Amino acid sequence: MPELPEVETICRGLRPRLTGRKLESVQILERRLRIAVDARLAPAIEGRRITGVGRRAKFILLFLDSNTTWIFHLGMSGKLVHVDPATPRQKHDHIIATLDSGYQLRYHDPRRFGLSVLAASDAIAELPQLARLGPDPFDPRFDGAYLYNACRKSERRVRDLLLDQRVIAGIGNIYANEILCRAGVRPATRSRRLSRDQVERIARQTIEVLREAIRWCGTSVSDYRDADDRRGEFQDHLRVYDREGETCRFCPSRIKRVSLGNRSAYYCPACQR
DNA sequence: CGGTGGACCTGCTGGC
DNA sequence: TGCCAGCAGGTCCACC
Repeated sequence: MPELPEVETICRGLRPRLTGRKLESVQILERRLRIAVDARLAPAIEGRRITGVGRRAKFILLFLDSNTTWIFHLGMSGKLVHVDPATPRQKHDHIIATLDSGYQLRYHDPRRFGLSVLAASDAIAELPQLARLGPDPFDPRFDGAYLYNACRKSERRVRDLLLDQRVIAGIGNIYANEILCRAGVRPATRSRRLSRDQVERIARQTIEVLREAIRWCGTSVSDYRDADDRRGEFQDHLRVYDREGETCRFCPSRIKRVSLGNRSAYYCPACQR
């Protein structure tokens, strides 16, 4: 589900509601996530105060006042919402934290592909899940020259290269397809064969599309919701993703869908060459 | 090392 | 109406 713009939107919603709040109690209702939730997680953070909310790629970081950071990844179907405790509990609510504001933070994840772990705040980057991430798209290290170098070293299709979190961190299948559409490049193109000019366009559009999607509070094609359980609006601006058979917004062609590996790729056969 | 395909889960949709 | 196949926004691991 959530790619960088969705996770950023959630963080922006949580920040003013969580910063400065104390975790009165933490209940783990289901430990079987992608990585089993440590039984010692709740006692380790109960009574601690949240000093800030951050994001790295698709990871949500809740900084606590004990040199501890509480880290979430939402996988495909995760939500992290700030709700009134009277809100009926949902099936697949796996973690519930009650704050000294009286509100609750609830982690909900039907497919359980997400994770929730603790790390020492001064050693977050060493966590196995974070250690191998490449730069975020907004990191000054990410630019056309960086991406061109990565493209030349790989035999993969460019859609798959954009999904590789070690190359760029934060892009998922929706935005990989949208970026390539705007850059005028077909998703199945081998990254090695791209011209410098094409790669420059991809790098520029990466930043542009993600910025725009954040402005629209993310994409809700089905179940993505922000920290207040509201939908995003970028689905109304998608040019190719999930639009198989529909008319291109810029020419009379119909959007095509192909399977690359096990995942769908979408493109306009006329606008993308 | 690099690339690919399947596994991990639940839920929804569309075709018959 | 019911059933089943196929698909879903992510990552990881075994295998070549």
